[in-house]
Amino acid sequence: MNNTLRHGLNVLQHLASTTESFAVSGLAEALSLPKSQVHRLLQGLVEDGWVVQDPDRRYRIGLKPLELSSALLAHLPLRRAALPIVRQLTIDTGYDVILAQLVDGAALVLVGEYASGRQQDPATAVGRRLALHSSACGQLLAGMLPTDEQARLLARAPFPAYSPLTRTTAEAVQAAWTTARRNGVAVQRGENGIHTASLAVAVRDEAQRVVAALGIALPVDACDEPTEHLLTTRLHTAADAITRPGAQP
Amino acid sequence: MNNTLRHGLNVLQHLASTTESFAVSGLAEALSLPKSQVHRLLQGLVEDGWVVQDPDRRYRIGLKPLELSSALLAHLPLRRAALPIVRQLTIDTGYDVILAQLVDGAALVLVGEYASGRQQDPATAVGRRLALHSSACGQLLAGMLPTDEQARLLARAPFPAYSPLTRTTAEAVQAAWTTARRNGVAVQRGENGIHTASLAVAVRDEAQRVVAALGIALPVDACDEPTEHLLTTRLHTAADAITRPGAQP
DNA sequence: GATTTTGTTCCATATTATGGAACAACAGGC
DNA sequence: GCCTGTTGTTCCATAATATGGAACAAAATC
Repeated sequence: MNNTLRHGLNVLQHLASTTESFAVSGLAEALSLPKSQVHRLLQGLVEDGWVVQDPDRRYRIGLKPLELSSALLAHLPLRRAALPIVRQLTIDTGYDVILAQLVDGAALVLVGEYASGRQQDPATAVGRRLALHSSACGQLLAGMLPTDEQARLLARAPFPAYSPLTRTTAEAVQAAWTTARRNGVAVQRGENGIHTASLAVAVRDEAQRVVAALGIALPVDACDEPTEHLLTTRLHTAADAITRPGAQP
Repeated sequence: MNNTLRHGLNVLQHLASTTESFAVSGLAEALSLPKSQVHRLLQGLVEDGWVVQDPDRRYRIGLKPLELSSALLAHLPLRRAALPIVRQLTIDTGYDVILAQLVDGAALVLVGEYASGRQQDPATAVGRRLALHSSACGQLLAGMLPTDEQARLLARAPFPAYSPLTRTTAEAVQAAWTTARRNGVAVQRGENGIHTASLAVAVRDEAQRVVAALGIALPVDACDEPTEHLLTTRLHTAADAITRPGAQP
């Protein structure tokens, strides 16, 4: 039921999933829908500004979807609470800091602050999904899940490799998750990209349930033992501050 | 044609237009659709994670739309070119800097960098729409339009007042637009909110067409004559740098 | 506990989405 | 320049499904 809406949103999602522009045929095949239908959906979406078509007739996602996210971001209580703390942590450490939440099988970035002078990393921008098997935030969030949930997620193995160090087997990934839960911190060195290490700790609500992960990214070379300890402490402090935001009840 | 998709997207847009949650009845009335239809649309949207319903049964926009915008933002060439420059300008001046583009009758914020220590202003966050009659970016972008377009936009008068100083009549708004075009810079003091002033200049492409506005916001008290001149110069320099991004052709 | 408001379900009807096929506009190869 | 495979767009009969009134259920309000 409500097929048109679902198909239309799938089209939007597909267009947004990559920075490339799409041809009608390609979309139709990807969504396994007839060309004519995809074409009609695109027509409607273009009319309302959700999709734009390039001069070469290919389709790209438009600017309309942006407006959806702004209101959403402004409202999220978790984001509002975390924003100043994440920002401060970025300033204090000089590294990129993100806050991510578990959303159907991935760690969705809700807040991202990037160290001054650095170009913003598109891979960890707000709204991006981080893999549960390779990112520190993902490993931490997955590690805090009940075991049956973990098993369900591990059934997706083998996992895609983003670097030669990426854990791809169910066993290796489960080991990382278990370590993260035991230590209260997830540490990843070069698993997402060969030059980047990252750490993540849990952010909890008043009932001590894990609601998000607070992560920090740094060059692998900078990630020695003392730095790791220092950053872990800072992350825990910051995560606690997010849970209890200032003086308000 | 393609009614369901349009209505569904309208629902999403309405949910995103404010931070409040919505009741079915309210949405139905706002969209002038029968309750049953809105309810069915919401059901489908909830199923796919586009909308979430609170424990009190009211509906809010979900996290799915976020993913749309991230890919979109990562791709925009204008944003990629402007991001480091906007950031640098924020650091140099200590004020909030934004880049906005004209999108069907409003200035859509594409880049927003906020001065350290300040809470991010939700009104100027990325994805928000700024009014053409009250914001500096809006006044500048509108001022650069052909006169027939301006006339069409002025027909919307009277304009909503965001402060006692907001221009609400067509004449007053047109005067601001004309001034912006003549001076090459739009200046606004307290028209958007009583405590904030802002300036904006045009960002042009290689063909010298206006593609966006680069704006800066500061407290009205800080906006004296010399500051205004200094910031205008800086804005122009930065806008030129966006047009010619570094060494690449 | 009565009454209004609001959320959800049901169902007959007709609107409208559907997808195959035909047509048009390209692009590349010879 | 002509041919050929590919891709974008339009058409149309058919059937599926969105539609919206009304009935029902659940809260909220008094």
